[in-house]
Amino acid sequence: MKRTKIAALLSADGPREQIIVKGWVRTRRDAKDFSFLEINDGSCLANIQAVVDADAKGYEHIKDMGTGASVAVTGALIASPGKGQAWEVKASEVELIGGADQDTFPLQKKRHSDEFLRAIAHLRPRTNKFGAAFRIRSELALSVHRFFQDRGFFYLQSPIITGSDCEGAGEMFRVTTMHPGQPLGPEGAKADFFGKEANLTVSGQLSAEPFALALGDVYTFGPTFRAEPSDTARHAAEFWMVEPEMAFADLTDNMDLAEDLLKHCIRDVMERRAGDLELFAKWVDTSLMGTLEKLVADPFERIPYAEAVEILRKAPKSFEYEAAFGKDIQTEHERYLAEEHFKKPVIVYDYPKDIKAFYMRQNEDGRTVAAMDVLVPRIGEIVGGSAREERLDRLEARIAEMNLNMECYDWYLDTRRFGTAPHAGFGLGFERLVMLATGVTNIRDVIAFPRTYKHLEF
RNA sequence: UCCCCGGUAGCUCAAUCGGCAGAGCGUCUGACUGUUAAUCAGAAUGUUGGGUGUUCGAGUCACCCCCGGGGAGCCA
Repeated sequence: MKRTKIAALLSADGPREQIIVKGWVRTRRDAKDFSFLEINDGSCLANIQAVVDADAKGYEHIKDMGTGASVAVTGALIASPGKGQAWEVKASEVELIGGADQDTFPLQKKRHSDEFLRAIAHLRPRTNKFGAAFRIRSELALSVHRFFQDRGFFYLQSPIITGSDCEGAGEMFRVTTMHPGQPLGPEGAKADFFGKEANLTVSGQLSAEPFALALGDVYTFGPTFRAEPSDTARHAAEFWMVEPEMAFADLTDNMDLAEDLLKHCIRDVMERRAGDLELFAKWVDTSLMGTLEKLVADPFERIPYAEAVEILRKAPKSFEYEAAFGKDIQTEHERYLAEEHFKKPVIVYDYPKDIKAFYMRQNEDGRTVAAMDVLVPRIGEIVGGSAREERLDRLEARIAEMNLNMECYDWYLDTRRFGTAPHAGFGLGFERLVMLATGVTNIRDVIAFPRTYKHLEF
């Protein structure tokens, strides 16, 4: 007989004579002649309670079915005579599949600190919180795909290994088959696997642009790598990014898309993983549901960078860094705008060209580019994007002005030489979306096995 | 890389002025109960992160190192 998942059993509309449940024991309560087993199989947050009488087959092993042990319970699904649950399993047989020594099994039937659980990342998905977090993460990933599929976007798999050192979005990880001691540098690179320097991608954008200018609307969704020595709760060396790119689109289309995407994903999680979300609303961030409901219901604020700077300069609050036109908006500024001033997501657009990338479309004022960042409460920047400079002469001029190597971009410039078209896109940090949806404040707690500066465990 | 905080039992933490290392939870044993993080009684559990120094005496003070957390910078 096949096992039935607990999520299905708990939503049953009637009793069933014969079922089998397989999962991990969360806790056991013994009476004189019978025991209660709380079993979780990961299919949902809730456990199912099994009642095992002393005459059930296999009861002699009940003492070994402690917290963490894996078991199979065969029996009938019945309406529970006890309070606290609608359904329970009246066991006719229990089987110990894998024991868990109670003296050494690290998870206890009580709350643990996030710090402790990070040290046992291979076991933490067995906790309520991390089980819920990773079910929500899965739901969000599917939600991203549904969103784009519904809008006629094509899913592009952009390369992970790049030979271009021109992506310009941050420090890169070197990819090599050279052994320690073999020469690196330009000479060594010729003898390396690709015959040139290779790196892990920091962005799929340069791949996505040519495909947008062919398939119309595309998006990438995959791993991204940054070798920045960032040591914060919001950065990882390996993370996932969603990067849509639209042909015949401008900055307003781009802002609309970003706002719609965020709202769609949050709405999906609220509808489809309500049970898991409740855990976070109750234990992690009591204001979570209010934040999410507001995010879904209200239009995001949209303000030009210059206006944002004015708001910051007039703010009844002193910042460590002074806000001024031409300077980057600092983390403290982002948080002030999203958390205190507007109290909702804010899209800041039209940034000074000197603090933004070469490919962003130059505005007619001569000093700003059509860039936009979406700032959300608690997390700060979650989306960064722009209209792309589609005019060949303007783009070349900008590359020259910024002292970049024109040769690097030759193939990229071809897209502007032949049938160029206005286009726009952005990058959404996927982990930050998971953090937004759950209220989790550390990126390491929404990644299965996080890779961060000076940390590569598991 | 910089600033701040921390490291004591399996986990979360306490330990007064430098003076016998503790509690709760968990675990184990027993009792009891259609129980709900069950309850009651009892038991076991320590290189106080590592090192050096000061002192009659260091968990506590000084210095160095290691590890963890928070914040900043960089960014998604």
